[in-house]
Amino acid sequence: MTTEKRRAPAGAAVLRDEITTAIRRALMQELAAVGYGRLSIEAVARRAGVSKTAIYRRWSSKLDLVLEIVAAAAHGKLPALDTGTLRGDLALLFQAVAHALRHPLASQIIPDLLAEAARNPSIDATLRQVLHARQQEIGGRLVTRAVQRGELPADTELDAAVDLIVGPLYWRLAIARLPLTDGYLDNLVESVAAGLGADSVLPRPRAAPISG
Amino acid sequence: MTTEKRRAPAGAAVLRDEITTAIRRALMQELAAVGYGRLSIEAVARRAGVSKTAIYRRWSSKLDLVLEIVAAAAHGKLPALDTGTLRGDLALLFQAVAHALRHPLASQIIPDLLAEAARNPSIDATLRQVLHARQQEIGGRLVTRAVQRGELPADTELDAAVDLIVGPLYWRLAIARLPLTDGYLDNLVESVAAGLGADSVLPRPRAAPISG
DNA sequence: CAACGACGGTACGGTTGCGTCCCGACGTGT
DNA sequence: ACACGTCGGGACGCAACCGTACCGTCGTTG
Repeated sequence: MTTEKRRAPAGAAVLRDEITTAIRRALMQELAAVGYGRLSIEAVARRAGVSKTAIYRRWSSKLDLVLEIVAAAAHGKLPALDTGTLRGDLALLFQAVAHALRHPLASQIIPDLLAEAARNPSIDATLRQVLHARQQEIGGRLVTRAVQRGELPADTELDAAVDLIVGPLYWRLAIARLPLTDGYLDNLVESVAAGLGADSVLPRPRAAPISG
Repeated sequence: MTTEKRRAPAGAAVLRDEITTAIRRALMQELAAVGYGRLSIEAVARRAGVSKTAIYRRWSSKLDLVLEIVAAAAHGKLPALDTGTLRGDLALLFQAVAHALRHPLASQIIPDLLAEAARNPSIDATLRQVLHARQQEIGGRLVTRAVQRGELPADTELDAAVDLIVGPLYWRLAIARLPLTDGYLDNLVESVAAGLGADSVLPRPRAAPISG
């Protein structure tokens, strides 16, 4: 038995949270600034004002670092989404997505990592857990409830529905990077609801031409 | 006048097209394999089986190389899109997009460059010219004709329409990277048509705006 | 209060890529 | 046939980064 009982690390010999936090923040900024491809540990350390060793003590590799931090950052923050109507749920979801993608860091990091996922299985797996799975879950609940209420046809395919719900807004905010004009989200709610096959008996408020 | 009349380069002293082509192909493959961030001229040269000098003689920098080649690759190939109905145009467009994004190279390069565009103004400008502008043009024609036929409301906003048309399919193929199941594109045509406000049978008279 | 033990920082060799320079090879035009 | 002039290739100096080893420092615990 080489490992006798040892004193637990204490005092100066314990990881300082402030350093860990600084590394996390620096990583996000570097990731946004240069992307995963060009990301270097040295640059993260420089930006965080710490040494490389401080990073290597906490994470074994660049991939490890990114995976852990990204997964942590993507946790929490799932809206309740139970407004009682399909359109209400969509509106809430779109606002949450729009709010999240407004953060410059998020809007640069997410597309970058999604592109990287196409060639890095670890990143792909992590993103599928924290992003796609969550979308499927949220979208699933949203669609299921709408079906139960009779707002959507019973044979709605979840996959296709998620594409229709997430695609347009993601495209606009993260890819095309165009601004959200007034009423855009409201129109989108209507368009997506109609696209999903929502009952057109319900009133469809169309964006009225702004008359001053 | 230092530049007197000189013999034009001839014989061995002229750029060989085969080399240029090999570089182009190697660039695409490298771009797909490692992304723009990690792209190195050396790797391109290695893969193409040429020397670095061969590349530097043709392009002044890595950015130059990527911009020129990507712009060239994105030219051509715009479908006629004049089937006479909104749904027909959509179906044709979707098939073209799906076909293009099926190429493994394209489906890796395009998201990568789009992410890179968020931090590189030159790439951003180029992509806007060759991708977004073209989408606006195609989408514009498609929507305009549908409006003229009475299939879409006259106040359709082009921007939002393009998001709705391009977003879902791009999301599925390039981001989520899920397969196209049987009938997916057909369903998508219906969904998008409905989302744009197309009536299922007859051109819809404009709904009265409901204040809200 | 003194020993402990991981802390953060610096220094190091190795690797990779950049951009340039020089070289012999080569095909055309005079 | 020869001169021309760029070709492709290899080598070079320079810079950045990786991952590790070693160093003195520091707060807690017995």
